[in-house]
Amino acid sequence: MSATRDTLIETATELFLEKGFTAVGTNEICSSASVNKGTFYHFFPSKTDLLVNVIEQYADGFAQAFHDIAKSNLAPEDKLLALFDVPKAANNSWKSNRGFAQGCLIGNMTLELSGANDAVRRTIRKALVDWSDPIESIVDELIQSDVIPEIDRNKAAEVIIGLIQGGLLLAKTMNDPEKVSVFSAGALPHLKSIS
Amino acid sequence: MSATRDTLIETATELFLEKGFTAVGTNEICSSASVNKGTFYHFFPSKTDLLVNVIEQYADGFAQAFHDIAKSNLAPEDKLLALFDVPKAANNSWKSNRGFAQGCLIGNMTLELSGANDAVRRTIRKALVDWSDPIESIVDELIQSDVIPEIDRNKAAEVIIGLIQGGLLLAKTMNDPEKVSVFSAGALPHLKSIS
DNA sequence: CCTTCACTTGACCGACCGGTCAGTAAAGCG
DNA sequence: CGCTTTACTGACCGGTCGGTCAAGTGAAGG
Repeated sequence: MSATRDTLIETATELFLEKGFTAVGTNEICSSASVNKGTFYHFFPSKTDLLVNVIEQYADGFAQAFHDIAKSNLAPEDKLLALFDVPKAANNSWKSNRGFAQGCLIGNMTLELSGANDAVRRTIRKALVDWSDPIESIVDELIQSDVIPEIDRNKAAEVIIGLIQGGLLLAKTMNDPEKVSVFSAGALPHLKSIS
Repeated sequence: MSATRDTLIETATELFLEKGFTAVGTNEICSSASVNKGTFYHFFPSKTDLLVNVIEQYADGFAQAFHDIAKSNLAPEDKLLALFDVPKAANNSWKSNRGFAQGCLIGNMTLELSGANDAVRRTIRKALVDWSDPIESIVDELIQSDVIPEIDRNKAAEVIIGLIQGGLLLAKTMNDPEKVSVFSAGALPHLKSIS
């Protein structure tokens, strides 16, 4: 759309990941992005609307990466493992640039705002559905090739997203991006045990 | 210590669980607790200091519950399952009272503040160590009774805490306390697969 | 050359923020 | 009883919050 608009979204993404939504003010976003207050409100009707756009863009990046994995020619077991590499890589590069693990914007905003703001909650729900899509197709492959028993695809995708988010929370707590994948090895046995 | 002080901690716990730390002001805490601003600052030097006390008390409750499970006469496999019931029960009663899942204060504060505030981060780290203690003893029992292979107790406890937190995040996202235990059945196979 | 309009500027708004403080009330104690 | 300590009151502080607005600026289109 606009370079200024993109800059605002990128800058806000970084600040929200670092400090959360409420703790970052519009003044801080504007000065970090070298944009004036009025310009901010030319592009976004409110701070919350900016957040919705930030979440959408952030979630799209992950959805795309998951989709690429699902469509790759890896073995289904390796696709499952590869899912965990996406947030791990993001956290590793973030940490080498800023010195700390970022966690995941979706998880962060869920815990901070999902109880308070409807628009945000809806955006997050949609993001998780978009993530489920490629993950369910990987689960389906695992079922078709008899690696895991016949289980509900949606429920299985939910488990995998939960494992990824749990790993990300550990990573942020311990400030160690490698923790993201403490669950990668256990994911397959975990799925096998679902009835 | 003091009834007023306790009221402030209890009220703040509920508000922080619902809206997060930054989004709740001292005025809101005071009016909800029917306490004056000056009284607040008579008992706590700062809003952050109140949070530290809130986290400590909250974490102690869980640590105590985990400890009780570890010392019970349940079979080790059932102790493992029982761990997941603690946050699930808390979320269920919360939801029936207020209509939404609370998540976990430790997880929430980790994502919101651990990147920003040293005192809070230290308090959270200590809380997780206190949780690890009884969990490690359950893991040890599982190893002694040959249910799972010989693995690092601390690492295994970390996995379990991660599974619980991941489940809590799912529960808050879906607003369904039952999601807390999507990982309970998978926890044992998960531990078996750790090398 | 002139109009148009998306874009940009930065001063400004009222509300609310965390925190302070001078003073009052009551309880503990010699 | 007087004296000290602890609990409590609520008006008040400077500063920051999200958001507004009147006044430009400048390039594209006729």
